[in-house]
Order: sequence, then structure tokens, then C-alpha cells
Amino acid sequence: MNWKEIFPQFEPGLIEIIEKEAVQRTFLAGEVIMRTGQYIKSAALVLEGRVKIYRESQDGGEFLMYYLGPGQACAVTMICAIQSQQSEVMAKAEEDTEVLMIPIQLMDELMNKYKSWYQFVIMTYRSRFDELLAVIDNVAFRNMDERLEFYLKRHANTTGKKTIETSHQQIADDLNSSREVISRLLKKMEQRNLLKLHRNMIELL
Amino acid sequence: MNWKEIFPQFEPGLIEIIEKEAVQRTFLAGEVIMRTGQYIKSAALVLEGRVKIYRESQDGGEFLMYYLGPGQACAVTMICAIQSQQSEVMAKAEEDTEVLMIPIQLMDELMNKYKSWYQFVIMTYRSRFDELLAVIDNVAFRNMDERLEFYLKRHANTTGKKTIETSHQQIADDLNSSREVISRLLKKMEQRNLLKLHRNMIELL
DNA sequence: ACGCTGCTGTGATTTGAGTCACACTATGAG
DNA sequence: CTCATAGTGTGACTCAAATCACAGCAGCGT
Repeated sequence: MNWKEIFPQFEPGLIEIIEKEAVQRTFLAGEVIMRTGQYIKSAALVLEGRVKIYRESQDGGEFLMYYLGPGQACAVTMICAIQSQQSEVMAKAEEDTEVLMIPIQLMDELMNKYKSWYQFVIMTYRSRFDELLAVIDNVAFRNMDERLEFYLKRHANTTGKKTIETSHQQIADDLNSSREVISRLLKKMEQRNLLKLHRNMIELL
Repeated sequence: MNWKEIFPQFEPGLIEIIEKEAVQRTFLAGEVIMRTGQYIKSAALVLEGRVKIYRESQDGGEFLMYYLGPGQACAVTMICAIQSQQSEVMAKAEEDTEVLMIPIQLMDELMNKYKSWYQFVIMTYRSRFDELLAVIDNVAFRNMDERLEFYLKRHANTTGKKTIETSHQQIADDLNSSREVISRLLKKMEQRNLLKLHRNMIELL
């Protein structure tokens, strides 16, 4: 996987230094890329696949915040990285995923020297911030049925497919709800002809 | 109000340019500093007073995200400002407040030229991000009673006082709940000797 | 003093969502 | 094929929170 095609905006000097210092890694579907509390030693740029970013509660709850696709990076990681702090979130590979790891010691230098990197980072902050605001909207203002609808649409958007291959239990976990509630709401949506239910798969209409 | 004392870390060159280009403004308690959807033409640094940052829902709900005190700036504003976009949030003066407005055209230049500004901005991102994560934790994982406790403690922290001068209705609005629920929960907390209720005032013990 | 108006207390009821209990599939391993 | 397992459907119940409906009460203007 050639990462230069995914970040065509990067300047030659930047590409050179990344080439020299960064490491490319592969994670299998389901593998945890970074856990809450772990010290961050590099910023991760996603090249291929999909990464889920979770917030964890004390009592084992996992609440999905957003997805990262190719060309995206996790703002939380970057912000933590800059100050070499611990991760506040958990990152998990949803599919087999390739990631470019950039050592945090480089961050300051890259920010100062390379306009394209600076802009990439600012853009990342902006878009992750927006996602967080959307998440807050959902949990603060919306009921479960609307949140579920949002979840399904977002999933479809990030994959580009109109089918969602996952169990009701997984959806319930991501929304910090319970399986029965999700099953019932999905049933209702099926009756409203918004989707069609299959085993381990939901087809949007 | 001399802002240089509030930002002692700023470099001389930075101070000079701010002195020349920035505008100082006063807002009265209750005044809206920035509304959702408004185009942002400057980044705002709080010098004195307290600012509440809200997220608004379509149907008129106002959900409190966090407070800004002296020396703090709103990350949302800055991020929007850098890309000259519309505000995603509403900012309201909680007390009489003084604010330093820095035109957005300067942002890029300041970021590149002044290390102290760069660090201030990164710090701002970091701390606002953390606050947002805390907000998400609360609405995603906590019940109303715990959220209320968090609300009161945060209010006390940002003001430094152990009394909170506000109505139950205002608290309910900030938490996107209803007045009766808040009144009842407060009553329970009073019975547990956590606080004492007065008219328009809550005394923490 | 009188009467508003805004703040607070409290019961009754409703609703959304979580929990419990259990039945019924598909699917895949052996 | 057969059994085990993971996924799904559904009713009954509980609980937190929102809503409805009032009733006091403090403070203020006249």
C-alpha cells in the first residue's frame, strides 16, 4: 500500500522525512490498535481499512465516537501525542487495517516546517471536533430510535455500502444500549420499510 | 483590564501585534457573544468574567458544554476561525465579561511565527477536547443525579465559590432536563447533606 | 397592603429504555 | 446428520425521567 497516493497534498520534504522515520503497520480486524490509558508514542494515519474510536467507561461500557477511514487520523491521538500524554480513547480495527505511525518527537518539527502537515493537522482537529459535536447532539437531544438511524447511516457512509454486516448486540454496545432495545427498534424500522433484516446483516432501503 | 498579565507567556513580538490588531470588548451578563451559525471573524480570548459554551438543538434546546474563564479561549471558535466557517456553538456571558478579539486573518501568521501562540492554541485544543470527552462520558454513561453532581462541582470549580446562584430551571436547561426532575434530585441531595437549598442559590457543603 | 410574577415543592401519570425470561432459528463444527 | 452456539423475536416487568397539574411562597412594584 503506497501511502503517498492517499496523501497527495504532502510536500516532497515532508514525504522524505516520513519515509525515513515513520513505520507502517497492519492490524487485523478486531485488533485493538490503542487502549485507553496507554502512553502514545506515535500519531497514527489510517491508510486502508476502518478504525473505530471508542470512549470507555469505568464499568466496561464502550461508546462509539467515530470511524476513521483512509486518509484520516485521530485528533485525540495527535493532541495527546503532542504533549506525550496517555490516550483518552480506545482504537479498534473494524476491518483489516493499515496504519502509518509517525513518532511523536517529529510532530513539532513537522508542524513548523511543513505547511501541508500543519494544514492536515488543523483539518483533522476540525473534522474530529465536528464529529464529537454530532455525537453530543445525539446523546443529548435524541432518542434511541434517532440515534440508531444516525448510527446506521453513518456506518453506510463510511463503508460506502448499503448493507451493514454486524449483530444487533454489537450495535447495542456501540450505542451503549441493550440488545433487545435495538432489536425492537430495528423491527419497527423494518415495518416502516426503511431497511430489511437478515442474520448478521442489515440492508438499508 | 490589562491582558498582558493574563497571558504572561506571550512573546514580545506577539504582544506587539495583538496590541495593534486586536480589539477588546465587554459583554454584560446574559449577553450572547456568538450565536450558532454566525460567521466568525475573530478568535475570542477571555480576559475577565465567565463564558458558557452551548450546543443548540433544532427545537430550541440549549445544552451546556463548558465554561471559559480568564486566560481561556474557545477551541471551537479557533478551529472555525482558521477555516472561516460558521460557529457550531453559542457563547453566552455568564457574568460581565471582557474579551480580546483577534481577527482570524492573523491566525495563520501567529501560528507560524510565535511559538508561544502555537503552544497556547494547541493547549486550548487539548483542554477543550478533554472537556468534550468528559461531557460525552456524562451523557453517555451517567444518570441524571450523577450529571447534576458533576454540574454543581464544575460550577463551583470555575467560580471558586461554594455557592451557586442560579435557578433550578436554569440548571435543567443546561442539562437539557426538566425543572421538576432537578428540583427533586436537589432535594434528595439536601437530605443527604451534600448541600443546602435557598431561593436562587445552592450552598455546597 | 395587595396582587403579580417567578421560584420551588410534590403528587399522579406516562413514556422510553433497560432487564429478565424464554422460545425460535441459522449456521458451522464434528 | 446432530448438536452446540450465536443471533434474533417477544412478552412482562422495573425504573429513570419527562410531563401534567397544582399549591405554596418569596420578592417586587404600585
